Amino acid sequence: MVETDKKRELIIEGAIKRFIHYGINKTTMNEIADDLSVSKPSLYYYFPDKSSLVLGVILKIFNDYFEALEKDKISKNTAEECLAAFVETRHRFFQKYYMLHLSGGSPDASLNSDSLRTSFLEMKAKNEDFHAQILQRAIDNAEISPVDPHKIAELYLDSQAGITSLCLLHGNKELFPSKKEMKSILEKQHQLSKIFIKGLK
Amino acid sequence: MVETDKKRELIIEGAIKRFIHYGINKTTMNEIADDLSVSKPSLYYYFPDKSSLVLGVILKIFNDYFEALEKDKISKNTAEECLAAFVETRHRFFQKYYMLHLSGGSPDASLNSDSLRTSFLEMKAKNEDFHAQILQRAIDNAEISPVDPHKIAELYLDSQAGITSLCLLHGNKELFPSKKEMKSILEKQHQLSKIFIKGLK
DNA sequence: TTTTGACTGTACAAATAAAAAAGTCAGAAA
DNA sequence: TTTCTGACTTTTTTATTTGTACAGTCAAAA
Repeated sequence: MVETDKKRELIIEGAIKRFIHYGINKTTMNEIADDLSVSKPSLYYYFPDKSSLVLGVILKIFNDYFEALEKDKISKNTAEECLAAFVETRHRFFQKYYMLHLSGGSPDASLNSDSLRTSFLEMKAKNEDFHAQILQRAIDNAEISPVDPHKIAELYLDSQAGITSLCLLHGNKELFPSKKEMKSILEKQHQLSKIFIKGLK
Repeated sequence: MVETDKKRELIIEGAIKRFIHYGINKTTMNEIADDLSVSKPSLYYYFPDKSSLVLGVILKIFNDYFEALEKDKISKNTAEECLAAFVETRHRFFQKYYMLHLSGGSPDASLNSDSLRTSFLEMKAKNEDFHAQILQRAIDNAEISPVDPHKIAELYLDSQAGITSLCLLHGNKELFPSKKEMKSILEKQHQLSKIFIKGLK
């Protein structure tokens, strides 16, 4: 059984490599199988369908993401520093996994299985929790005035995500956002973050 | 010649009525003509093509919008009050002209004439100017700390627009956003506005 | 228990046909 | 001379078909 889990991990890692370059929808199960030098039915032995594999991929990525946030949380003291570190971490993951379209609703447009959407909402909630924790800590330390941490975390993340989606919308609709756009997004997010946390004091 | 301008206005108003209900792309020149009980070639006598008519419509709407902002600007003293009034005004126009998709890039998806895009950028710049003026006034009154008003106005408007586009993205992709979503957008924009301006103090 | 070659049905994309709408023009009405 | 129209052509959009690539299955082998 532990062998099976190893194999599953291997398949997930193989899938991620393809997904990063070509996106989820343009990667076929055959390609993933070929990369790993196994047959397609082998994949289906470990994952009942493509959605399950995608779900495995997404769960792994978000796991890594939340681990990174946890490290940021431990290493930073003030909310301002911490949120800045979060912005960097989010940006790193956003850049790396851009092709999967993990921000903004469903992954890679069409892939609309129900369990996927549910997991996405869970991830979003967990992300809000993380940010709310930072706000709560800041309230306890009297770094900011008391507010409803969850509500404000949601507002904060919405405005941050909004900047991303706006920049992408505006940018010349290439497959991949340019270095310049990426830099602009990061800068604006930092700027907004600073003003936002100051506004909570 | 003044008669001609009157007629042009009449056509624009007729077009707006259709556009509001059915959107720009799903409104035909024939329908607009029939509404006004004239023939299609009459329309083309006053506007060389559909894009020109759409441009006329957009120019009129933004004219009204900027007039409303001007009134807000005069009637409010603090930047906080003024920006709150701007949020309300923007929301009113957004709601009324939602079907034209005037926020977020090009109007009604496809309509991509060059002059339209140019006008849009001009409107966006003028909107930023308006907001920058408010910030400048607030700086002069020592209501907020000195910053680059244009840069901050851009950031402010991006985050505000981002909230809108995010809410619409999330919401059940109906043709029209629900009352609930609309209310949520307005609330978040007010909340963010308040925090933002406080963060600039 | 794990893996495979060979298969099927479906869903998406390319191609084509049909419909609708934009845009034009010669000439009539004011 | 300016404003308007019915009848027309051209372009764009939408609907329908066809072809193909891919997800998913199965009997059998390792």
